Amino acid sequence: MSTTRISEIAGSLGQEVTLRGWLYNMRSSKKLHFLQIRDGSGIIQGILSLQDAGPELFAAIGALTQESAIEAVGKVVSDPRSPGGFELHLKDVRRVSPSVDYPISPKEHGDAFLMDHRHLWLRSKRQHAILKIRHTIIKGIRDYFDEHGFVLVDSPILTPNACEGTTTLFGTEYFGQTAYLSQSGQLYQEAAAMAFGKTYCFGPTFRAEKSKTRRHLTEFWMVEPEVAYMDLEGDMDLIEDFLCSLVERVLNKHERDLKESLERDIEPLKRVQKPFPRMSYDDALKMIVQIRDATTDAETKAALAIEWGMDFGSPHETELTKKFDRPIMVHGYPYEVKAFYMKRDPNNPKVARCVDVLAPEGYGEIIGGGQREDDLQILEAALAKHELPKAPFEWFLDLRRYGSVPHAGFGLGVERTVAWLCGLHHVRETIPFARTMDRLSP
RNA sequence: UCCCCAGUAGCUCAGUCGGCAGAGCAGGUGGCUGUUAACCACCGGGUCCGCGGUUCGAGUCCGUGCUGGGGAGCCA
Repeated sequence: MSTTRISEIAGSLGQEVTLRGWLYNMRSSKKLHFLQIRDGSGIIQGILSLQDAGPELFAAIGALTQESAIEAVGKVVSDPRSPGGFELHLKDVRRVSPSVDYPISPKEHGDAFLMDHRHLWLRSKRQHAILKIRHTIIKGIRDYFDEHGFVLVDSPILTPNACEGTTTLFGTEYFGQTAYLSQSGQLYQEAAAMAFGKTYCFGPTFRAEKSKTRRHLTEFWMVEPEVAYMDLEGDMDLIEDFLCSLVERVLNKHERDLKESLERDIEPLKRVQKPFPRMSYDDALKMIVQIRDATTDAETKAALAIEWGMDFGSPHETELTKKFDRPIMVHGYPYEVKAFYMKRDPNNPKVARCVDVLAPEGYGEIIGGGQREDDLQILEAALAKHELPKAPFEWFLDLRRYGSVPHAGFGLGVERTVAWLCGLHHVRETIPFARTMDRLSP
């Protein structure tokens, strides 16, 4: 028996089709049943009258419960009264298997309850829209780099040491020694870029920080491109072009999902066009000080306290991005607060040739990147300054011993990007099964 | 690690000054021929997060613990 997918139902207008799916919801009166049927590709309304069905079938269908697996046979008709424009005049509905006391009702639920039932929550319209957009973003990322001459060179997930030596890592037993789950594939991409010129890795990343905020997950996906013979300016050009292509792709493919399922205002997304504002840390700092001086709210004033040499915190970034209608690129942070591999600016040794991209509408940092230190002596000094052992980084230093060239790259957080484009409050909805400090299941 | 908020029916929540435990939804029964989170009537449903304290009396006040949420730091 051939099955029709709801997403392709328009092609079967006027014909009798068989759908295989689940009962999403049902409304009934004495002589009419309205079944909302979903099959994973979409939702369609099926209608059945007592007159057409006869009392036996009519009663059997009336007894179906939410999320029962069903096989429905009916004629596809166009009807403006039906959500979606099409509906199915049902001839027969067979129950494939029952669903008793389905926990997620069509009414509202709390976040914790829904996260406990994440395996079922995935069936809802809103989660469908989000995860389909996530899929588009992931495909968009791969297509962009594949079409621009990059080679996919995956970095390992099990690593022997702290890549950056800063954040907290998950450790695991590894045949008598300790291995750590990767917090970044970047160091390995530097080796890959010296071999292939332009490379990227794309995979899960792990951070054991006790961060309980709407922007943090302990397991998240990151894409990390790296390019040989590219400097900071080239890096920013790449970032700009790449982000614009992602936004455009999502707008083209998901305008309805964004507007209808997610109630996302897409006007701010349409403004994401080149060029993005580029500003130095110094200029950003001046703006923050101006904002701080102009504010009358004592709490905001205190949160914005800063002086040269300090890294920006979330409150600083949030206030800064409010002044712009597109992503901004802040470059040249103080050398001391950045990771050891960042290139020290030869013209201004107090700053690093790095860049952070801050998304608009309060979504904050979605990209961190920059030019890498290609000078052996400066890199050795940086390792010492950060009190990192030299031995585990010998292979990394080799890259500076055998044909070192300027190179740059960045890391984009997929979940923060999905949250931004979908206009979500929390990143936990942007990944099928979120891992946070307090959640390891389902 | 620190700061703030919350925990009452399967779910979302209300509960006044400390005085009989409540509503909507979900579930069950009945009604309704175009419903849009359908609607109407009736019914069943409680370890008020745990422990201790104050009180004639605690969902309510105090202490403490646990769990969840938000934020800081850190970061994508």
